[in-house]
Amino acid sequence: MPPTLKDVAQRAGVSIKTVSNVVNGYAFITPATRERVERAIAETGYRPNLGARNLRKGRTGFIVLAVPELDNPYFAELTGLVITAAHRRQWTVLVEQTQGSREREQAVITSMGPQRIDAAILSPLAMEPSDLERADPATPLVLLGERDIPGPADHVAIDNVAAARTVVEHLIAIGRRRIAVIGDQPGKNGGTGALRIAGHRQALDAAGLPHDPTMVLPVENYQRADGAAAMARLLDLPEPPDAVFCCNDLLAIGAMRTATDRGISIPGNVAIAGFDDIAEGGYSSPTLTTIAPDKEAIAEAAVNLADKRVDPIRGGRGTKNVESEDVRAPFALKVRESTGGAGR
Amino acid sequence: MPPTLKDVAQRAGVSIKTVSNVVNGYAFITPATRERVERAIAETGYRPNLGARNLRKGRTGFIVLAVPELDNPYFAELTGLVITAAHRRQWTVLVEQTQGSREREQAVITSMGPQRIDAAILSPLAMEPSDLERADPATPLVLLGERDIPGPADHVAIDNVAAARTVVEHLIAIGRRRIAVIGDQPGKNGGTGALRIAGHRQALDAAGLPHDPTMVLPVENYQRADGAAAMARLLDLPEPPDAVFCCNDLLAIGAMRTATDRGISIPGNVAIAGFDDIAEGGYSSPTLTTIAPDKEAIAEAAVNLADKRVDPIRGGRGTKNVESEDVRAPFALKVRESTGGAGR
DNA sequence: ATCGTTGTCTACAACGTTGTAAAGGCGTAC
DNA sequence: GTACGCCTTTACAACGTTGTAGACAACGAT
Repeated sequence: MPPTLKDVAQRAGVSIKTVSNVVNGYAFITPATRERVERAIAETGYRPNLGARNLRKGRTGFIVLAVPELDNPYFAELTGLVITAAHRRQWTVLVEQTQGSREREQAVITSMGPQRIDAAILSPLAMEPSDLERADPATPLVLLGERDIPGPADHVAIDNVAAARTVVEHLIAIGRRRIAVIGDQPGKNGGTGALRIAGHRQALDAAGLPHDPTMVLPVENYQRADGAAAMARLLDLPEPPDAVFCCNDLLAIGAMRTATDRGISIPGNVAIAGFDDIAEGGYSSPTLTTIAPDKEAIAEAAVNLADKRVDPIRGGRGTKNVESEDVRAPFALKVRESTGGAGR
Repeated sequence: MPPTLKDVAQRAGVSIKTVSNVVNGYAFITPATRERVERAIAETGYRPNLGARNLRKGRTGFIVLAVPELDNPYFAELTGLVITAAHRRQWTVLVEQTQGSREREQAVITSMGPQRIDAAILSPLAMEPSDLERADPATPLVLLGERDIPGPADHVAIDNVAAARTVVEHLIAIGRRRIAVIGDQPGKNGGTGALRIAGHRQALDAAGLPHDPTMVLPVENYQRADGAAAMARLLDLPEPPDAVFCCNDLLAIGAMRTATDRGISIPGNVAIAGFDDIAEGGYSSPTLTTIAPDKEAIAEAAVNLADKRVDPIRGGRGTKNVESEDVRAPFALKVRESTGGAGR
């Protein structure tokens, strides 16, 4: 049985509360007492029982981070950064995987199973705006990725439309004219995919290029296999594209694989660009041009927002002010071999 | 403020304990009472406060999973599986990243920061056997990956030596004779790397091939960049290898990249094999031959062992029986293009 | 009618912590 | 010498839950 305040108090010959005061850095304690207590703490190996502390304080010290799945390197990397950022603020992260299921996303915002948490950071995939209304208003919610979801949730995202436009402008700049896009998700409107496709469209329009619906490829998921399959369809067209913008890096990796399999040269015959800047793209053959969202900034902002919302006053748990915040994280275009850039 | 047992009790006109009994499925309750309580629960939206429950029960319901870092897809995938397995047993996983630092690994086994947890699953990298002695004996510990670490910890791993031998035998079977290995970690003896290198040696010996120390390449870490650098050194040798076994897939990806950069054909000039079966290797160019550990089995076994060790009797937290267990998970060789296998 | 027995429910204490309020010690000013 | 104030420490209650032990009714058996 681990030592408690009581054990330490006994050993130091003081009251429980005094030990508590020492532990919590209360100001008015004589050096002599403090020293005695600290020695007793060291001797017993005491460490506070966070469960009890949080019960008393009405906070749990946990935030939940819900991502579609850790298999996706983008989310894996992001999760790592969120954990690190949360640690700096003395928070512990519970990682949930929603598998992109609307049901599981809902479970997260309607108070996370039976678990009590102080805040939730959710990267929604399937969620519809209406789901948000059912969210537990007492638990601050931070949504990752833009969606036109009104309501009491904060948002952190890069400007997806602008970022997508930037990549496609780059493809145009290197002389491509038939620029396809992989990653449409019919049925899911307002999602990240839709924004990136809008960016593609904007760039084409700005350059006066025609907009060909057969160049907009829908996919079931954003996995390598989906990209590979979509690319196959593109290459089977009578007039295949000379560039492909994939809505994420995994799709691009799959697309590149299909091209390579068919002996199509990248970027010679077709240039390919992705989105997310996962580490994999820095070592693929060819290396992958991509949009690099500032993941660190995203993680930091998400945790920061959650932090700000958690009201430290007992009983007043909940969103601090009604105004919800939108944070725009920066992004950068990384030109690599797949669009004619330098090696590594 | 969320509703508590008290609120429900008041509404249902029964005692707090009766509500508790209903919630916990206590047997002797009249249908009428049960129905009344259940309605009150539904009306108030009551959900148990796990913090309080666990305080009372002396268990937290948390297990910590400590991996070097989530950037590494192997650990990301494994983490996902552990989370899923833990969920099935009503456990919540706290994910920690040790960054391969001995200090942080120690922090995990000596009771996880200030956090109380019921068990720990650790994937050690830097840890030395002596560190284990300082582990909190009350917290069951499951180590992932074999190391000759005696003591009260359970182990889950595949047979690394046999697996490595299997890959290298495969390289020999396709006619290679100068088979290098990337992934030695001088200084870290007993680690996973050492075992895989031993497997390499065994295969060479069994085939009567000479053992050339210049063909055993040390690396700082197991990242893509390390593999790339090591491969460069190999290709600079007067007599470069005709095959390279990399101790993990990331190293192999890096190695392949270097070879491709130099116009060396894979597997024509040099065959390359990895270890871990990360998804990336199924889409790289060429696709990567690798050892596929049964990650699901590993995750399941790890959670299962932790589960078994947690003594449900209050105050008796701790390892249930002194005998520590060793679980061997299965593995399989996946032959792909990088050693002359079929495409995908 | 009385006595157990069985089934159903409840009062109380405890888990380890912290907020509140107040008690005690000591020095200073009158 | 008394009153006051300050600094330091403490007792107590409370957070929401469950284990223990016992209360209370209803019932059948004696």
